[in-house]
Amino acid sequence: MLEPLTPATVFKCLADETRARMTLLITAEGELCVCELTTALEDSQPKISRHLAQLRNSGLLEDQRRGQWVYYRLHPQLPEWAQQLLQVTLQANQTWLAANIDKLQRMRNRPERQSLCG
Amino acid sequence: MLEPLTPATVFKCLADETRARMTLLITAEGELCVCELTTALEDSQPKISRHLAQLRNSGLLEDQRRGQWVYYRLHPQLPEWAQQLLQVTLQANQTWLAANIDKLQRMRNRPERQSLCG
DNA sequence: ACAAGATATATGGATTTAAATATATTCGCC
DNA sequence: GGCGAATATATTTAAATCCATATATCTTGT
Repeated sequence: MLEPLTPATVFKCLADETRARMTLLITAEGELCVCELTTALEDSQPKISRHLAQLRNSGLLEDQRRGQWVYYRLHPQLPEWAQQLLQVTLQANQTWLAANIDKLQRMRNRPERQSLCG
Repeated sequence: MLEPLTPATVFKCLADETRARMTLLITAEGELCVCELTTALEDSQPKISRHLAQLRNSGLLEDQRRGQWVYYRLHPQLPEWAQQLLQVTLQANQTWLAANIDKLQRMRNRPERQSLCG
């Protein structure tokens, strides 16, 4: 999908609970791989993957493969207002996300990563 | 609809182009009546009315009848983060809304109103 | 004050269109 | 071959739209 990032487009991306949670988790954590999101949301891998594809195709997220894992982060060219929008929403809805953050932190065999400096 | 105003709920409300434009126009103007929105969006009255009902039932908008007209504004108890979200989106997307604002300003027989002080 | 007509808004019901989900399968890297 | 991730296809579910009609207010005439 190559359409421009209008307000309606961005809101459509976030209008699904799975996508909203995923995007806010990524906003909070910097980047997450598919298996981490699958664990945090307790959802099937195909379902998570499908929604990620939609966010990627809309230009909200960017993916990067590192070995066997594919990591997703906010797209570096995401317009400033969209970033602010996510930040504001994230800050004000910590409790809504609490359970997902918790699952993430308790996850076992979570792929390591060497800090996000670079 | 009495469900709480979670991120996904709010985004769902704004995920339709008609609703996104209406809500941002109202954010910009303070309040607007149905016929003004119908003119600004060049859409059928039933369609506008239906979408307004959805925004009202979700708790984003509040309505107020004054004579023959029904005015809509942001719900006074709309959470702070949702208000910020609308402001940020509005400020950064003026051109996206320009045509609608223009239609509104050129509207003839537009109902008068005596400033919003009270 | 009452009935009739005009304008503004809301809703009902049928239809179309789009989005979400599940299961199975495929692809890519170690 | 084994694990992580993506996609295909069929199916279900939900949302948007249209047209007709209903309600509410205001106006005018009697």
